[in-house]
Amino acid sequence: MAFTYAYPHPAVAADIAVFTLRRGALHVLLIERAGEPFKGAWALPGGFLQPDEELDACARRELREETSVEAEVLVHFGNFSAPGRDPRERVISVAYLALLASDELRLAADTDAAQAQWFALDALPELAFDHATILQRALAALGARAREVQPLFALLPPRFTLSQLQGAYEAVIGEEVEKRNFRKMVATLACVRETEDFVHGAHRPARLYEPA
Amino acid sequence: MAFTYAYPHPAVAADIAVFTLRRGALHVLLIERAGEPFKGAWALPGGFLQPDEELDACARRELREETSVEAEVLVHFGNFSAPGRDPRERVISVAYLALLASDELRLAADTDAAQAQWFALDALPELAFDHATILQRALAALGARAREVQPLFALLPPRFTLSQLQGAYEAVIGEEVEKRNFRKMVATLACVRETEDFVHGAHRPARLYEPA
DNA sequence: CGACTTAGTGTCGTCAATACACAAAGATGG
DNA sequence: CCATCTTTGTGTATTGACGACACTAAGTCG
Repeated sequence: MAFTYAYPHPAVAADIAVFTLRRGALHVLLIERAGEPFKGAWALPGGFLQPDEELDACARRELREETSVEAEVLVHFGNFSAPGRDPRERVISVAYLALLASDELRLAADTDAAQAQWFALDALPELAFDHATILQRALAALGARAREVQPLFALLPPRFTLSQLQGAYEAVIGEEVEKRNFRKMVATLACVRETEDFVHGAHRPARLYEPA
Repeated sequence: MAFTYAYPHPAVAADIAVFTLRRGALHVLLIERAGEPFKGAWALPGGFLQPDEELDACARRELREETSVEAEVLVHFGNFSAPGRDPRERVISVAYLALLASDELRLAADTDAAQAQWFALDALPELAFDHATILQRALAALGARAREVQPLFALLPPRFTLSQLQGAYEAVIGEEVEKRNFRKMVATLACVRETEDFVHGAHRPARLYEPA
């Protein structure tokens, strides 16, 4: 016998915690389950790995299929393998984290995405499976990564004001920072380039920046 | 039909990169493959997930079975899912990193471990599967984590001198640091407690410390 | 055109990180 | 036993990041 691994194989799935910024607060994208188990409950988007598909590609595909969201950055932050976490059969879940600019949320407009919805982190519904745990871990991973400012660009439009960048930073790390200090930090990191354009709102126009 | 996932399931395995310190240099533990494929080649210890077994437990068990090494710390650092990475069938590999005190290497003495051997990182043999890639990623993950001194304790005996701790630190991050500065850093972190004992070598005795 | 609101800037104190040099303790060998 | 060698062990000065703090600039709205 060429291969001695006699045990049954588990199913392998990717689950994705997609975060965006709405009105300055982090929101997570959930889908309403159409079938059993946990029918009608909310869950992280995700699904099963296909033959000859890489895990990263699976996460990207499932996210697109279930929510019509195209993720730029997709980072793996952990596996979930507790026996019984899926009542149907053994499922190993490979968990990913993604960030999305608020602008790109055309969920309601998209037919496939009727069941997808953004939830503020302080107004979460009951989650299916062990997705509450996965979400907790996703937030921890996000906070750890946020000290580097680069990932935050994914939460913002291509060009943004420093106030927007600071808002994203504060939302992710969960505390406020002093404006002058934040700008000093950004200057030190040299991760943005100033443009010649300004955005005109209700008050003094703000200069637009772009990733360096 | 209660369950609509019609695709074949992949096999799931854990692979472990165990590092230790020998003569001041990092070494990795490899096993010689007894069967096809890659028979006779060296590989990271690892093996397939069993029913109702958590991934962490699988890594710990496989490591024990194949090398008789008991790992204290076992950290997940990535998944490897390229189709074709195992010629037999689709295998998703969940990769772990472990550190081991040099004292505990009783490999030769153990019957099961006849095929296990430590290799210096600059004298590696050809590795089976994509284990060279996995090892590269393990080293990167190790370097990233080493800034915190805590994990290094696993590389050292229960009580150690500051020179030993500094040696471990240097081996892991791959560069030398200044003695006074290193000691200042350790003092700031307050992660060790001094003992009343000294180790007597060929020269001035060095005070022993233990994790705080 | 006055009031309001947001954008944008500089200083100082503190603290961590870097560079650097010499004294203390014990072992060894003549 | 004394000189030499090797490793342990310590203090200071400088630099750059981080945190607190207050005002001016520019445009909108009424």
